Amino acid sequence: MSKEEKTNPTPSELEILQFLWKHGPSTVKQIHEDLEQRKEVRYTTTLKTMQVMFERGMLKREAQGRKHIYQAAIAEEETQDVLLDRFLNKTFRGSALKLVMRALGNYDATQSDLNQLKDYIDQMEKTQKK
Amino acid sequence: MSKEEKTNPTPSELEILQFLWKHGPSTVKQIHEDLEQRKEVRYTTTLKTMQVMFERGMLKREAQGRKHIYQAAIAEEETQDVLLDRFLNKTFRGSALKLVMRALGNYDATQSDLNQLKDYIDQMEKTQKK
DNA sequence: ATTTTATTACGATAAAAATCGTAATAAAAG
DNA sequence: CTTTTATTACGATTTTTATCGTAATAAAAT
Repeated sequence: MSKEEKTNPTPSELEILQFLWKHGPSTVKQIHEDLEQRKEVRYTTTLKTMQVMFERGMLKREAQGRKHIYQAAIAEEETQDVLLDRFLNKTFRGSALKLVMRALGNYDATQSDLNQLKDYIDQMEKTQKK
Repeated sequence: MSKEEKTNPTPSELEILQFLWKHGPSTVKQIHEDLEQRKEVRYTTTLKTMQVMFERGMLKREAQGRKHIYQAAIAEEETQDVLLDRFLNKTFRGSALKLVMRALGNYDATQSDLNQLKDYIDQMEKTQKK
């Protein structure tokens, strides 16, 4: 399966990926128990979604007794990059600067955040000049 | 209709909104001619989508002879904010700083971009301190 | 006045995503 | 060994989104 397809999770799929990225290899049960807290959904729904994701190559799995232990087949960073690119183009017409400033403005960054960011910018400038 | 629903455009709907935000009040034909360049789609599909959006209160319209002149019922900024918030939570687990740094890193910002950004940060710091 | 064209209205279908129930069965408990 | 429980498999259904064709008709062109 192509990378483009792998990194095109639906909203429901992304929720599952988020859990796996955060907690590492997990069973359907573990994931379901997490989802359940946030929305009403049956076990078999979660299971089915994960089975489909497995078939599509989005998840890997390994049998442990009867159970399956699932893990994400794609890295969080890679997926974020693809989704970010898509989001940027669709929602901010490709202007990264606009997106960045809006994100900063909307979520009152702490001083520490701002410092980190300034360091990051300094570094970019240094690298760029060479 | 609730704001949450109004600002929940599907991908196809967002394309139409983008055009309207950029070009102002427009006819179905104008929008369709733009979409057509980027994807294969029939006129009636565009029309239908816009009719649905109108019914949902996402677009306003006004008759001009037989034609309808459509415009977005929601502001671009407002929609962007809602979508950004959703995206940030779903994809970056709510960390605006991570999103910002990734966006900067991925789309080699020009020196002018970086300057603008630094000014913006300075301003934030000033405002914050008071 | 008649024909052609542009435009909307409407319903139907298709495609994608999400949800669920039932059955099969291995593992665990008794 | 028998019963209960946990888990997967599978197919079906529902919901949402996207797409399209046909018909009606006003406006424009002839």
